Amino acid sequence: MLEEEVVKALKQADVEAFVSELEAPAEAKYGDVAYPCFKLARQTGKSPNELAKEITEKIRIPEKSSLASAEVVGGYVNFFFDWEKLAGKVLQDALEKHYGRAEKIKKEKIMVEFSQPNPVHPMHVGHARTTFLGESLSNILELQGHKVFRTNYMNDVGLQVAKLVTAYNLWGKGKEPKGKPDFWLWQYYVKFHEESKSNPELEQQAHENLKKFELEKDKAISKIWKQITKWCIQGFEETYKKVGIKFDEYFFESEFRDDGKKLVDKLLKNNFAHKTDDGAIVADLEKFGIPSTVILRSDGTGLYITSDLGLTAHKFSKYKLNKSIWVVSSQQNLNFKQLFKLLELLGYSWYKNCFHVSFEHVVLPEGKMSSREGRAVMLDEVIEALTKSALKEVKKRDKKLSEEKAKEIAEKIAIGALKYSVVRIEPNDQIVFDWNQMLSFTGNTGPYLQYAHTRCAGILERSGNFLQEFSVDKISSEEKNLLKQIMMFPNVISQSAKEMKPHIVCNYLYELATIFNNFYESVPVLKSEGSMKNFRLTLVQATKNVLRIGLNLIGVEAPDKM
RNA sequence: GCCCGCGUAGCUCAGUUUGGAUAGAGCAGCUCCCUUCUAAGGAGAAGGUCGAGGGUUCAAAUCCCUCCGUGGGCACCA
Repeated sequence: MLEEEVVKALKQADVEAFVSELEAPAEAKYGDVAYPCFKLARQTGKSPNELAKEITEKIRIPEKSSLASAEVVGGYVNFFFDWEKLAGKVLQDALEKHYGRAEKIKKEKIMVEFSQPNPVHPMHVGHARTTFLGESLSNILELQGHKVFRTNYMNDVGLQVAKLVTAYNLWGKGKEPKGKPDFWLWQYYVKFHEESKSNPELEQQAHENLKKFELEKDKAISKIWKQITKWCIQGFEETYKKVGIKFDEYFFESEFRDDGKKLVDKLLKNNFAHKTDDGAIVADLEKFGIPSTVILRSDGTGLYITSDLGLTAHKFSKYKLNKSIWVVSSQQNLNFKQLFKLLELLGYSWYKNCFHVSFEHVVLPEGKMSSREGRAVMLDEVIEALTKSALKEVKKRDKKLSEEKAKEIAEKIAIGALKYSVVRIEPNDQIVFDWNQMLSFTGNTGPYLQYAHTRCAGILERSGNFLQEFSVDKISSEEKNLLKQIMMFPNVISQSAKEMKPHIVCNYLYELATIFNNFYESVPVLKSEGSMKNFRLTLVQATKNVLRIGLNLIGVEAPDKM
């Protein structure tokens, strides 16, 4: 909106400019919006600086405009906003409960599938990435005004479950989990891989069990199978509860395999796939520039992609989705390409509304994690260490706090630190898990943002009731910087939603917190007086609201005290 | 071999889609600031051949080409 005013002002100075050509100046002192004259200089043969001067001289800022002035620096025409005039509108907006909601977009039904832990071992820090990224993306889309379905998908029929079932039958039959069930079952999973090194028959047994379960629908195997996955999911739910994550729906692969097989048949009938000599069915994708892939095993059992065909069709028909998003690691980039191509070949027009949000792995300093070899840092373990460490810090700061209250705050800090540390990284970057960094509560961390929020809360608590004030005669640079950052929030949200990259919100919030801390250090609020005081209090309120909304977007709670 | 991601300060990362002003943070180390709205904070100094080499451009971390390093994928794992 302000950019449009700049474009208008330029037009009156005989310059045809577009909003997209405008830039944010490198430093605040240069102004609020810049128009670089280099391109035009080239066209007209003038020097950029000369041209910038000419343009600036011609510019007449209208009386009621939100622009204050224009200045020349080098080859730039720098515009300054009239912040005294703008402040009111910015503050009004920022105090809204759902500040950041997109106004002019089509509201869609969007399904976000994320987390998808294998029900054979506990979630490790690698799962944290899909889980927190998915949650955050969901929150962002929801804030924008979309209807979001958060779903989790359990691969409860794969070979890996067959392996666990085989192991349980051999070494744990009849036993019930002791402690957290996903951890308890993990031992059997690890043992299976250990033993199968010297005993290749185990692999065969697992395949046999898979056939019994999937094709023969063997009752005895099914019972154990279901029990085991149920136990594992119970373990997951405990973890989800700790990190405050809820799903609208769980999908189970076992329920979509048969649907998928029907679609495999259809692909075969329509000559998009062929049967090999040994009976496997292969989708022919080479002519589309994609490697071909097996979509049904020669023994008749399905694969991951088989079920996903069925499930995706189900998603779109049952929920009438406009979009379906999968938050899954980059390891499966090719598989999603293949899946989406197959859906296209099946004639589903919605195939173009399928999006794979890919991210790189979390690795340990010593290399890749391996759950089957028992070498992984588990999510519960990290949460526990963080909570313990946070509790120590909380108690150090406020010795009068009750144990219960201290624990409550420590948990918020721990989860905040965890989620922020994961979500803030650009998804295409690999994350190297580092305990020291994970346990840090200073600098660019979740607690830093939470702390800025508590500072706001502290001021407002001490101030008591006050009259909101939206205008002020003279604004300081610290106040201006804050307003400017607050004003950008909706743009940041829509960019983050458009690119499906929650880390953009993290970066924004870190900047907001830094700018606020700056304001906090140099602008007295409670010690100021009259309307100035009320204006600053209103500004603090607005900042607090944006921090709260933003933190919640990444699944982090904003405490008033810490 | 082919396809995809990544390579920016000692370490961990923003910035690259849409080329612009002296390349930004945090951590670690150094110097300061708590009788002041909570120091989980702030100020300052130091730290960079933006993997390498070419090219395009008035202007390249950003675009193009080649190469190197690294992680992942490439038919019955998921």
